[in-house]
Amino acid sequence: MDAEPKNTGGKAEPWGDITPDAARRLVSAAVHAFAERGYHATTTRDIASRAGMSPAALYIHYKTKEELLYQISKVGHERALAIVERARDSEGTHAERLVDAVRSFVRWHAEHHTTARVVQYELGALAEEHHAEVIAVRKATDGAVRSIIEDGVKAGVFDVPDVRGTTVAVLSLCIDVARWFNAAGRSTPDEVGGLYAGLVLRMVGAGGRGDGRS
Amino acid sequence: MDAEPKNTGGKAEPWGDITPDAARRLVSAAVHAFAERGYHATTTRDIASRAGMSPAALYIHYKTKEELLYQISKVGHERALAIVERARDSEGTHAERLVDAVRSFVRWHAEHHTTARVVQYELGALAEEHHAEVIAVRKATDGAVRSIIEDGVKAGVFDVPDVRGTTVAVLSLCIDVARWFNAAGRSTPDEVGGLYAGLVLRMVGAGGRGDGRS
DNA sequence: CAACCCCCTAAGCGCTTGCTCACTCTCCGT
DNA sequence: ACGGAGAGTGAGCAAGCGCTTAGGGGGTTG
Repeated sequence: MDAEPKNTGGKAEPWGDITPDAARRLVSAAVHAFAERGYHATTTRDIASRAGMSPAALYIHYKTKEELLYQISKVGHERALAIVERARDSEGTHAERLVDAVRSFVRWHAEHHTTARVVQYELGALAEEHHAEVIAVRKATDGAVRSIIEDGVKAGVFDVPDVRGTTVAVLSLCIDVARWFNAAGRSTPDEVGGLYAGLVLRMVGAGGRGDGRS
Repeated sequence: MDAEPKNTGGKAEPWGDITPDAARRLVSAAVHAFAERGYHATTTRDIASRAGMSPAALYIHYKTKEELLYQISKVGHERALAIVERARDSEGTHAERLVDAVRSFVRWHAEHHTTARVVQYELGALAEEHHAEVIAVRKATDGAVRSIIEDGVKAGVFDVPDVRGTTVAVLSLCIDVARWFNAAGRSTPDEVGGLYAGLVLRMVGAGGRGDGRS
């Protein structure tokens, strides 16, 4: 499917480009453990054993447990930001750009809901410096979505009395997918993405039938 | 303000009716600690010291740290359920009932965002039996919101292609307020409630100007 | 073959955790 | 006056935590 060796957000785990192999296994193990139990309830022994090595081996590749979380959080946030920025900079009508942003953002959060759960809900456990860095990326994401909505309002296509508040709501709606989405559940990431794109269109006053088609 | 001694969701802390006094102080301390650091990162010593007593005193009133979380989670979930059930059973048009539900549900999550954060985001730390009990309350909440939407669709007032999915989205949107709301921030709980009520009206195809007024 | 580096492990250190125990204090009914 | 009950304490236990250290195998270099 993907001729490019670089993984940029497809269906596979978003850690394909981490080397060496042991480090990648550690990150992947940490993501699953953090997502299941939360950062503080996860032990370094658990991460190491999921990655198939001894507890001490973890510290060859990462200085601390927090650095593992930082790696996950940073890469995840950057990937999420890239998704909405691509939509913002794409061609098409204002509605199409917003639909694209929401649809792909939601799909990413559903497809990678384990990763996304850690990225979105465990950032409070980061060290202060790392936390600040991640918050900056989040602000950029918020700005990208806001500018899509703002542009639509200026063009008279969207009808939004409170741009800032609506942006928060849209992002909040999309992010929270990571919390409740279940791969074994009723809907696929594609379906949720489509549904949410339609709902958001309606939220900005450009909605049609509410099923994602204009 | 409130003549009734029983607190049913007003502005004060929702723990007014817990006795004895020390137990209430413990619950209140636990809520704040859990909300700040998360359940697993909070120590029983921290809770006890916030409540102004020795670590051992905690165990006079609660058998375990988990029981404290259970108490908070249970009461919180029941209160949230009561809010949407009251709206569902109230008189008024379908749109008014939905607006009432969203507005008061969101307002509660914003006003009590410390409590709500624990209630909504720490339930994974509950023991299996307690977890199941809480999940049942959540299902009831979901059912109440869905029935409001369903009734509106049947009456031809709402236009919702996917009732189940839209219900999830509406609840998700409201719940996530607890995550991002900041008491020192730009908007008051009332404002967020109004904004969100308007957004949800639009999501169900009954929206007007998108500012909470029909 | 030896020197080297990298990756890894077994053992364990120092510390914190949830929780317990023996005990004290205060209040209340008789 | 006094015994009992309930609320509280200081000290500390067993277990588990994040992380370190000393050392060992295996491959690539001279």
